[in-house]
Formats: sequence, structure tokens, C-alpha cells
Amino acid sequence: MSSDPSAQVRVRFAPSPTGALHIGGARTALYNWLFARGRGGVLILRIEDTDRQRSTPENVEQILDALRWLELDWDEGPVSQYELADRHREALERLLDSGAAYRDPATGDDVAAWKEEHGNRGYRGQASDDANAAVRLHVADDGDTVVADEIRGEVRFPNEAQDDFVIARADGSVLYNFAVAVDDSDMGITHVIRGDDHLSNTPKQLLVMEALDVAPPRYAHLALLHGPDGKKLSKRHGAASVQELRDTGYLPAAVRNYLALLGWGTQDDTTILSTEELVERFDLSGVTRSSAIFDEQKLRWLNGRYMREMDLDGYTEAVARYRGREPDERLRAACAIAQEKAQTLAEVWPLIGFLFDEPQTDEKAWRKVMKDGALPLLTEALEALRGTSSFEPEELETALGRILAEHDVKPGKLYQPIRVAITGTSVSPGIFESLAVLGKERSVERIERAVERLSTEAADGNRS
RNA sequence: GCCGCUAUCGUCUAGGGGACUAGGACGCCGGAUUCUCAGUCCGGAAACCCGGGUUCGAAUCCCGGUAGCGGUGCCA
Repeated sequence: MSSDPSAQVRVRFAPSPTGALHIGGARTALYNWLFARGRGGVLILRIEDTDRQRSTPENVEQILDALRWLELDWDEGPVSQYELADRHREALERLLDSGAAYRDPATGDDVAAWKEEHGNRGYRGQASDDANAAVRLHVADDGDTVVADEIRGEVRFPNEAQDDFVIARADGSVLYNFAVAVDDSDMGITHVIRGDDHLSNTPKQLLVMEALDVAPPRYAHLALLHGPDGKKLSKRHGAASVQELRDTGYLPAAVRNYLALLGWGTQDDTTILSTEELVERFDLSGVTRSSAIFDEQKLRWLNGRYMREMDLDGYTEAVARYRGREPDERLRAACAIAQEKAQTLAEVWPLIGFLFDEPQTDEKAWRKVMKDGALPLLTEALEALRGTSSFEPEELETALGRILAEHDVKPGKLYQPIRVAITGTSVSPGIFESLAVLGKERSVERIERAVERLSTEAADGNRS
């Protein structure tokens, strides 16, 4: 029986390949993965591709790609549901033979007309020997089909309201609810963890399994995820797909942590949970019943925490991979001074790009900073910098601090002009660290250029 | 229409008859640290959908309403 506690846990993630994997699907995959990994179970990846139009190899690859990036591995599969067609046909024949299912030539309009007549009850058709008719499953007129849901408790669906639903087309190809029931049974699935949109499908699958005389798995239906506007999540909600999350510069571990918390929580309400802790603590009993809204701001914050906690090598490698370059010593040094400041991988480069390429001067920043007194201070700084021996942050602080003391000016009056001179912008890592990593030669060179431009501008200003 | 699910700060949530003056986190506001930005630290504003009922007592249990969502295809 499915309730045998000694039986090995077998779960499946069964996406239909309709495009990019959305975070809702990613969260379902994660929960299945956590559940399996926390119980020594098996995770099966099954591609629900019985709709041939929508199922392209590219779409399938996109899903596998997303799962790999999230570092969610599976133990069996990917299994193509389409390729299981023989099994489906076999099961269908059995039901036809036993009389549990029947051919019915009724069209959608016929069914609607029937319902009109019978006051919105579940449709009941007439068996026909028309070989070109679709196949429907007989549904009882009385009683309930109850889904014992791990998250929602017992949910009852009156059979009376359930149609004799179509399980196969005239050509013998089976429909979703039939294929799922057969596959879940064949694969020995013990727990079906999936989106809420399938809750109403579950009685149908249960009815199929009952007709097939196989034991059903346990079910756990997750409330759907929504966008910030409360509507069902879609493309226009920003980073709604896994690939977009990656492109935005989030870390897989942070995404896992965040996704885990969207619809699941611990009693002590812990926010930061490593993947190991997640595996250890995740349980269906902690899953929320209500739908959650995907809020990217919290993901950003969480991602920032993960970024700051990484060791320098890992950080450097992540930045390198994101930028498509090699993690060399210079990048490592650059990362060391920027790590505290970025929330996403995308935010790192704007902070350290000046160390690799000639900076583009932000004119707004220049105007704001290069005014009264900047020129003499910069000139003196240049002098001081030329006279340094080690060019280490400590030495630079001492040398430049002396200028501050002599002129009794606020640090910003000197440091901001230097910052704009060497980075082109008014935002960068610490000024001493920035100078040190840039190196004496290039620092001096860039400040020289700034002094030059400033002198010219001053001369022009006097003339007018 | 019919069937079903859901309802605590803006968001994620804790709490499941008295411990609730409803806790935490993100975000927001204010302050501190100050070379910018970020970070960090401190403080603040901010919620039990509505109406009945049960009870000495309800965010918590029950009923009704409302709202949102899902299903209702020879889609998955």
C-alpha cells in the first residue's frame, strides 16, 4: 500500500515543456527534490509531452537547463510521457474490456446540451460501438471521490458533479489525466507534490486508478505563486523564469533558499537556511495553504547575504562565470574590495570595471564633484601619491590624510574628486582600496588627466 | 452556471481557544557609523476580510457572506 512507511519515497517532477521554467515550476521541483533528498528517496523527472505541438526539444532542454542551474538533480529520467504510449494504450484496452470505460461519439455541444437538460450534473453518456468515438470513463452517480491531501486535508468531490470524462481520443491516444494516473502508478510514485491547479484533476486521476485497480499515491497540492499585482505569474512580472533569475545575477543557493520560503516555513520562522538545512527541515506539514506573491526585493536581500558570505575564491569564480571571463588574480583583487557592496552578480562589474577598462566619465558626477578647491587638492594628492613607496591602502590613507589635515577640509572634498578621476563615477569601493588595486601608475595617470581637464576648464571659466 | 481551494502588517510568514499590548523577516521611515555607494547597528510606523454563532474568553472552532484563485476541453 502507498501508506507503507517502510516503502522508499518516490516522487516526480512532471513539467510540460511549454517554454521557460517559471519560478512556480521551479518551486515545485525544489519541494520534490527537498522531499526526496531528505528521505533518501528517488526523484523522477518526467516530461509531460503528450501534446506534440507544444513539446519541442528546445523547450525540454530549457527545463533541464533551468534545473541544472538550480543544482536540482534527478535520479531517473527524463522520461518522455509520449514514449509511454504503449503502456497507456494497454491500460485503456483493459478499461474498455472491463466496461469501466466506453466509446461515446458525443461532441462538446452534445455534452453541453445534455447538461442543460439534466441541470448541471456530471455528464453521463451512452456506450457506442462507433470505433471513431472518444473514450470516456464511467463515473458513479453517488458517493464522493476524496483526495486525502497532505496539505489541505480531505477534499471531497461529489461524483454526481463529475463528468464521464474523456480519457482517450478516437485514435487511441490518451489524455493527460489518464496518462498521469497510469504513469504515477507504473512508476511507483509514493507522493505527488504539485501545483494547486491539479487539485481538481486529482479525483479524475483517482477514478482512473480505481478503475485500473491500483493503489493511489499520496497527494500534496501547493498553492500557486502570483505576481506583485496578485495575478497569476507571467512574463510581464520581471524575473519570473529561472533563466531570468540567472541573468539578473542571483545565486542558485539564494534562489533555493528564497523559493523554499515561498509557501513553506518553519515554526521558529528562520529565514536563512542553507540547502543542507532545507533538506533536513523541509516537510509537507510546514507548507502554507494560501498562495504567495513573488517579491523580488526579498530575493535581492537574501542574495546579497549569500554573496557576502561566500569565500573569495568562490565569489571570484561566480563573478567570472557571470561575466564570461577567467578568474585571474586581478579579478580576485577586484572582488575582494567589492564583495561587501553588491547584492547581485550584475551589480559587481559597475563597481570594479574601472580596474579593467578605461573608465567612461559620468559627466553629472564630474560636475558635482569637480568644483571649488578640487583642482589644488587633486594637484597635491598627485604629488603625495607620486611620493608613496608601497601604495598599500594604509600608506595611501596616511598620505592623503595629511593633506586633509593641512587644509582642514572634509574627507569628501578630496576623496570624491579622486574617485571620479580614477573610476569615472561617484560610486566605488573604498577609495584607498580602489587606488591600491588600480596601482600607482594608472592611478597617477588618471588623476593627471583629471587635473589637466580641470585646469583647462578653469582657464575657460576665467575667460568667459 | 457547477465543483473545489484560499483569506494575519505593502510582501513572505509565526501563531491553531487564555502565554497577543498579535512575534520575526523583506521593504519603508528616522538615527548611528561616515570617503561615495553598499553593509552593519539602534529605533519607528504598519495586519487578524466582513457578519453572525459557540464559549467565561475567538486571530484561533462553526455557519453565512465577500473577495481572490483553480478546475470545469477529444489541453497539459
